[in-house]
Amino acid sequence: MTTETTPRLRADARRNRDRIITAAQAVFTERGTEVPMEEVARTAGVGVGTLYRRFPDRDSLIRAVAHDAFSSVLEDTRATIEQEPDAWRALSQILHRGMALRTVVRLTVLSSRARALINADPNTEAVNNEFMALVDDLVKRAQADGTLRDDISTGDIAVLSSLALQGVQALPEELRTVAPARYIAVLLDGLRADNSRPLPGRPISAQEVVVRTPEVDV
Amino acid sequence: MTTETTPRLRADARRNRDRIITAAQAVFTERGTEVPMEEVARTAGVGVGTLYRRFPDRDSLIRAVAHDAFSSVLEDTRATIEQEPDAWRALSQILHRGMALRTVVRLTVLSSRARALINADPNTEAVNNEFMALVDDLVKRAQADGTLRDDISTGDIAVLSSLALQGVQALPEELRTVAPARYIAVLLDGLRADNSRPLPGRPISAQEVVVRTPEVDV
Amino acid sequence: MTTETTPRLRADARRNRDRIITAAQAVFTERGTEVPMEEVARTAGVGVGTLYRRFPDRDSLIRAVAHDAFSSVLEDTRATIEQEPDAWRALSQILHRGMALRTVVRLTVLSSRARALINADPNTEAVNNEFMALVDDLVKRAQADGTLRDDISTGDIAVLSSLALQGVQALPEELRTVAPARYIAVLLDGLRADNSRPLPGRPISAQEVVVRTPEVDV
Amino acid sequence: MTTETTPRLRADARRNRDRIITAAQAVFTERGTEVPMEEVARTAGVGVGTLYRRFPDRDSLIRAVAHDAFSSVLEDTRATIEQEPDAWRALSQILHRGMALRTVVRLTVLSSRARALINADPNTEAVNNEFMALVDDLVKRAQADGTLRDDISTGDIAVLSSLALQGVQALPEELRTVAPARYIAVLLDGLRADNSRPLPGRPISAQEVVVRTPEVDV
DNA sequence: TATGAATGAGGTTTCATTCAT
DNA sequence: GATGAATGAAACCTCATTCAT
Repeated sequence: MTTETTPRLRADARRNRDRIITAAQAVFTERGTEVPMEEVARTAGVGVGTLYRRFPDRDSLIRAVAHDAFSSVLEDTRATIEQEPDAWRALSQILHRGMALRTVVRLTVLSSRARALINADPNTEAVNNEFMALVDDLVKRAQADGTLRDDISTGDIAVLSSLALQGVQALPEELRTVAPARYIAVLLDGLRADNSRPLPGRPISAQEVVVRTPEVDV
Repeated sequence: MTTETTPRLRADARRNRDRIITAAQAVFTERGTEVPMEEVARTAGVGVGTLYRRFPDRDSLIRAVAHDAFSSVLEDTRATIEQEPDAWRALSQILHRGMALRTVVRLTVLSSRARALINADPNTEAVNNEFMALVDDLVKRAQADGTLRDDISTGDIAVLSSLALQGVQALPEELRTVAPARYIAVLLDGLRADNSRPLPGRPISAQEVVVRTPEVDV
Repeated sequence: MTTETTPRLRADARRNRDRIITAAQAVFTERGTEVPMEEVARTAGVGVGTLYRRFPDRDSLIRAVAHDAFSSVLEDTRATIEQEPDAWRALSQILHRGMALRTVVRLTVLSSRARALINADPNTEAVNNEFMALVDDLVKRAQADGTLRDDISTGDIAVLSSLALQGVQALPEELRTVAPARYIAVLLDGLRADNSRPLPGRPISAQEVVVRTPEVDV
Repeated sequence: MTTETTPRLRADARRNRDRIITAAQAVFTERGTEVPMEEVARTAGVGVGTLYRRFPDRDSLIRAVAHDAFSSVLEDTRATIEQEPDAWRALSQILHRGMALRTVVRLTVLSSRARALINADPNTEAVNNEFMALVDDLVKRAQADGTLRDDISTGDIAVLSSLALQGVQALPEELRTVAPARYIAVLLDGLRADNSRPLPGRPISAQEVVVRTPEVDV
């Protein structure tokens, strides 16, 4: 849990807030952003009343979960870049990294409600922009290195990796955890410069991957 | 619309039934399988009552839409295979083909409710099995030809192409229609035999891509 | 079926009308006056459309069934009185008589909707009044004979026999048909002059057994 | 209201629960078990939501009302037996007693839905069995005393008194409250040993008065 | 402050009645 | 005339949110 929230809270209140976010993250990732609030509360081990005292409505909870996940992804990414000078390898490591990115993906790809909220939330937007900027830089460096294909851009990679990382419930339990790594690997093979046939369409930049219209959840 | 339904329906009833399925397909693909039935009815231009007369509950409507889409995909696939002797090219064409496959994907990847229903419906299962068998055959032929990488199997391809074909609402309108072709192309590059790096995990067969546990919709 | 309905109908129309009344009588007696119209139609072997052409709404069907049953009861009663000079025995025979009386009872005791309609229908009212007058006469003669207790009147007997004749579904199938005769017998023993203790309340006349306020069905 | 429900409920919840049961009892007795839930809620002075929180569906409400009424009848019966050593007089008093027995009757005689639920509910069954056992004992004692006719059994008495106690809406308001006492009196006269004529059929035991087949409400 | 109860709006489904074939 | 399809009002039930304890 990345903790840069509102001012000062009594220790137990603080604890409740964290339990709720953790629970909501799990439940949202597992069952989508439309689960009954009662269920989030139950999972967190608190009453609905407490949930609503902390987060006045569903949207504000989604926002908090999103901000938390995005922040943690950003932190990870910074650390990776610092330690891995090779752009392709850094990119590859970031995509192969885990849980928080998965949550971000769930919220971004699968819930248009979450997307709309994220886009409207300056805090999270800022975090996301910084993350995208870092990836954008890697992308350009990798293309300059001749390791990443040229006819692709950061937005494409964001979307593609989101898709690959998406939980696939159609797979049997035991394969579900390995699958993302496997599909990221196929994707990376498809992204290599030395294996590429020309693509239809045009590169999609980081800025183009957003939502403009409020849509309804899947 | 693939039309092999129950005996004979009065002309007007038949017409309404078709309008409902078409509308439901569009609405489900656009907004998921949980949209208000009222909305499906409105989109089809009929009253709720009519909708319920034809499809006694949501599940039965989902089943009908699924069966219809699966059947149409199967038809397309047969035609393609007949006309294209090269396995890799046939596979590539099938994945680049369209709308019905997109619907199938939406229902299969995004709605666990739909998945559960499809798996429990012998009719649709049969159609799906035949489709999978055809693809499986192409996969093996392409691997024998040395065009498709060896460390992958039909189940993987089903999942990966499902992901690539999934509607991505995070993209701006104008790119949304091209994107799938673009991502299928990247995927195909990642699937080529030449220049591939070993994958983690193990190939996933066609039979493994199903649902076992009833789950909730996203 | 007592047939003194509207003027002239084509033979098949006439036949349909009769089938509907017969079916409705059975279904109303079995399952109450609130059964789906569709079910009445199905039982009669006609479409709902036909049902509605004959009887523009549920009320008009109830009215027709009621009139039919009342008429048939009246006929029976006349016949009995003509053949049995002893008042007590005539009364006893009438109460032990069957089916049509049972229907009347069902409609009268169990469905306040039917009751309201019957009371508002001059035709049926007339038939009912004539029937009640005949019974009233028997009651008075039996009391004059010293066979029927004095502290009771026609209204009481109507209600009591209605109750005893009411179908009792709580009984096992095989007993259901005998039960009414058995309970009418107990009732008659309770009504005998030579076995009576004074009753609370006061005699209820034939005229007092009606409905004034429209009420809802049980 | 007999109050032996689940653990401890918050005071306000407890209060509401009671109001709902009371209201439901009145409304069910007045208008049958199929009244709109909305109406039960309105009568109880709560929202539908509250009603559904307490009783997840109509059946569970019917069960609760039934259990409550049966329990209260049982209590009354025990008290009466304790204070009145003469079997005939005890029986007579029990039948002349009141309201709760009336509710039980309404549920038992008029609603096959209620009957089915009661029969499937071990709790209420137990209460009912104990009540029936007490009555059975009285019946046998009264027959041994020579006060109650011999060709009758507990089941018959249950059915007959149910019928007599049934609300008769066909009576004018002012008579409706006295009527049951009056009809129970006639019934008792019919049940006396002296002066009875042989009955058709055979005695029906307590065990035979149940429901086997699920049936539809009147 | 935390809790869980109460509320009522909104989605689902049934069925009386109307109307096209 | 007969049929069965279409309609929509009304009943059912769930859950987001508010509020008493």
